[in-house]
Amino acid sequence: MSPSAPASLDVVFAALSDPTRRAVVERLRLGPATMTELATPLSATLPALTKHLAVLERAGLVTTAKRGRQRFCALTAAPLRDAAAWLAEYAAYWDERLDALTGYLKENP
Amino acid sequence: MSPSAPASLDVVFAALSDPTRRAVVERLRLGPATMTELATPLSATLPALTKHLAVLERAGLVTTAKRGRQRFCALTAAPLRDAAAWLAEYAAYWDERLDALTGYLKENP
DNA sequence: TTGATAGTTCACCACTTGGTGAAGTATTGT
DNA sequence: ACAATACTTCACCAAGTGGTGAACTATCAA
Repeated sequence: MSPSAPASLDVVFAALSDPTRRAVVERLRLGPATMTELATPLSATLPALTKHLAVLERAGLVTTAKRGRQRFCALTAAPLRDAAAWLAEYAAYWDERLDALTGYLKENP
Repeated sequence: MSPSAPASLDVVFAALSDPTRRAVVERLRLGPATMTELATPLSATLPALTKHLAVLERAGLVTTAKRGRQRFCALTAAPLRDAAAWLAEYAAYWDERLDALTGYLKENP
């Protein structure tokens, strides 16, 4: 698996479905951080965080680089743009029809 | 669980992480559909689709109503807007910094 | 060199997922 | 009444998830 390979929506959405991982992403908006810098405020253990980072990296959302004994983590651009684009289509759609079902059922008795 | 309760990002993203369920959502953009109308083009079995619909309903993405022996399914608005909003923040952020990590590591040798 | 620090890897656990086929329920058409 | 239709529910399975503690590796600092 190449580090910044285009990840599918499957793994991107799956990665974002975990609150700890979303917290990691939110933390990384402030700038790159090491594993312990990420783990401490989340009161997550390092083994657990290692797994979460693997998921985020597989999804292409996060890049990491080892510097000495520290591992720096930072956000990546592309995959989330795809996910956002996918959602944006539906957000636009829903702005128009808020209650498609009851409307449909009224029109088709 | 109330039918259109505001669902957390957890369940929304988890619901969208499955390709079959995203296909269901895409199909429902064309308008409401029954279970078999959803199942057939996806070549999914009805038991499997029943489970997927349960996930989509728990996430608040889809509403269903039973009419006789048919079950009509349609999209719902709110939860995906939250997910889209969450992602939009990051999309905007990533437009600015495409390679935060290498930038950071260069500035902090 | 010795010891602390930073992180990884391992085996293991309970739990959830997505799928199946078979059986069951309820509505509808003849 | 009977049979087909439209689903649902059930028990089950294989695979994956998130978490743990303990052991291991690698770097850095004294």
